[in-house]
Amino acid sequence: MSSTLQDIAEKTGFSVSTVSRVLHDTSKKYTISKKTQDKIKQVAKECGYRVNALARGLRVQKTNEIGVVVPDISNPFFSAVIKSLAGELRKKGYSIIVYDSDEDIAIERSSVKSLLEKRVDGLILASVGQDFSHIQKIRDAEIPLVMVDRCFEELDVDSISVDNEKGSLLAVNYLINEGHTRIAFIQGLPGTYANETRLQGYKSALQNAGIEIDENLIVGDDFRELNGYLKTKLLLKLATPPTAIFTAGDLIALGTLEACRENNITIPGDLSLVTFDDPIFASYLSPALSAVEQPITKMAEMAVAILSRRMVSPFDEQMKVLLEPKLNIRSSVARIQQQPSPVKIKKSLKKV
Amino acid sequence: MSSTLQDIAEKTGFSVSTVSRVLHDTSKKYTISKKTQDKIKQVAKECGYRVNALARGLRVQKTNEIGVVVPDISNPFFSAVIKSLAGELRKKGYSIIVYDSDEDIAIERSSVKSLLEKRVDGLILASVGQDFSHIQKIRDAEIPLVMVDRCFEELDVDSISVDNEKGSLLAVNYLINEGHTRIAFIQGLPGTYANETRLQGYKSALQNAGIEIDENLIVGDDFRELNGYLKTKLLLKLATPPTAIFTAGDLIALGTLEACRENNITIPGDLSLVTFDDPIFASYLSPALSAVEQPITKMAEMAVAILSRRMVSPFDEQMKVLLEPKLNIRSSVARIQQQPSPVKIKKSLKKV
DNA sequence: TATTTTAACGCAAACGATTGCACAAATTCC
DNA sequence: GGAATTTGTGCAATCGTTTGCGTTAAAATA
Repeated sequence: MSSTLQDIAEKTGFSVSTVSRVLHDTSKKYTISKKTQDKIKQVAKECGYRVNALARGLRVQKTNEIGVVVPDISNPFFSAVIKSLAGELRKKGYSIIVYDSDEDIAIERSSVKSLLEKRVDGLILASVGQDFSHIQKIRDAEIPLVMVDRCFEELDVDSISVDNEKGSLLAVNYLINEGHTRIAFIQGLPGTYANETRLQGYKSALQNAGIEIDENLIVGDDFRELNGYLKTKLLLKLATPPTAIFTAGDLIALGTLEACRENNITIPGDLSLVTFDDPIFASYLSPALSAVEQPITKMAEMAVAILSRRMVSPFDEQMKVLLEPKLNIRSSVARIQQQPSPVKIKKSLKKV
Repeated sequence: MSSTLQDIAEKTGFSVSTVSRVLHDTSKKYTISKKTQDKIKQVAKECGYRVNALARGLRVQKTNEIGVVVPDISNPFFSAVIKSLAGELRKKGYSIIVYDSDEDIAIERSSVKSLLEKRVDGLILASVGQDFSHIQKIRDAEIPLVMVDRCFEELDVDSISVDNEKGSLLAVNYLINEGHTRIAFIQGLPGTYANETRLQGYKSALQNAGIEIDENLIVGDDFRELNGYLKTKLLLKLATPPTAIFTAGDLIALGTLEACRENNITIPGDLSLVTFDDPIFASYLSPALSAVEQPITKMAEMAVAILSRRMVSPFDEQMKVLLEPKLNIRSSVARIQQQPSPVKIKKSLKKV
């Protein structure tokens, strides 16, 4: 029984303009008598008047909505990001429309399309990231955009993420320092920014230490649990299995734990494990998981700040922000003896 | 550079009506020549035409949006619910607008207000739940609503949740069968449906077993981790501490684990633990956590089904659906000896 | 008293789509 | 060959707000 300004106008005998002005606090500018105001307000309350945001948005060309799309909302990392974003944006009077692309580029594309049609005032995008033709459309539509976590280096858009490469370096260097040389990497979705940069960090760490990269130890194809499970099973079947695994995401690590349990592999006794992402439950796992933590709250805050800046000055230079990762050492990796291994260790290189 | 129907009309020389019809597939009904269609479509593409959902929504009185508000999006339970909801609704052509009320009734209220203003086609609400004046407004606005997880029994609205009482019964009965009699309950936010029903189940289980209820063992005030942590610390300081703890939510259980670790309490050796909610990581915790699982996917599916039904027949009788919980027994509870305790066990009562 | 201000409000044009109805021209039917 | 259909398109109202610009009547000023 939603009533309109028109209804109130008829019931009170005033014009739609007047009603609009008292009901939305523009009455200061137009001086409307106290008596009129009271009457209109009262009738409005009686009728349960509620402004129609569609009509308003259409008229003022602003919706106060920000579109958010993430690859997997049930991933603790992204749900934490969304929570922070929502809180931060609420302070500024924005609400968020959330889409879950389910790591599917087609869904992501249609989500973005839908958001643009809805005329959101801005977009925060954690892209699946294997393609960016649709991103270009956002730019063409001239709506403010910031990419989080998953970025495109080639693209001229604002973005913010953790320094993935550095995070991987931290993790893998740690493993190396504990004596590991056969270190496997279970990656996430290939072709995505997060994955490629993490992979790069893994490779760099090995190279810096003079450890040859064994392509058989680089496996995996998405950020889900099942991937971790399957690839761990495979790794354990290798002639000379790895002594440590570094996983590209928290869900993958969970899969690895499952596989190890099934195979009666104890961590860190038989196998060491470090993961990217540090979900809330990492320290309660068995064993407590060493993990690379991302500054999620900060990431969300800055994303909103960058977006705000972009909204006021559309043509400023682009920003690409990298946040510092942090390695939280717990008890999932064991120090091992330097055993003679088939892998040549060119320690000398390091000193050169 | 967003162009409108008007723009296309001018550029092609046809009327706005015709343009609208070819661009939105109503051309079957109105038979527009192939030549005209092609021309319009081409110009539309060149101009990067994108329908304005605000204008459309205003005109057709439908937005294809469903509002969703949850108390804590970073809670694994709710993020899983949202993910399922989003997927289910996407199939039907709806997108979702998500609000996180942060367990704050004021935020919830303003979220609902905002959603109604946006003219969503339906509302799915996991209410904080201590008050429901704003819910009444939704009913007045005559927009379809279904409540999930947190319901109001007093209120005449569709709702769906797990059978909380039964879930608690399952958990506590299990503890009792393992020989526990001093069982603490760390509850969530008092006054909420989920909490009260779970508490009720806890009490019933004890009563059925003839175990006296000790109010000192019922503690806690919200569903967050910190609550579990603090209350566990307190429980452990009791003259005769409980031998088992049942927590009302997964995050609470995490807090309990933390407290136990700090106090060098081993689970299940020194203390048994069961929790409501069975997050993805429960089985990987140390120890693997016994937990009451909610059928999340089913809950989301049914919520959408109920909402759909309500959208087509607004005046059907209300439905209140309870889903079956399931107890997943893992290794966080120990069987204990029936030791002489200060609590009287009136086993005989059971047989009466 | 004539003139300027001010207070209190109304008109009407957007915003961008949808859609029932009308209508001319071209076909088909008898 | 005239009537009845069909085909292809346009008119204009409508959805609910916002807002620049008028327009009165009363009050203030000269």
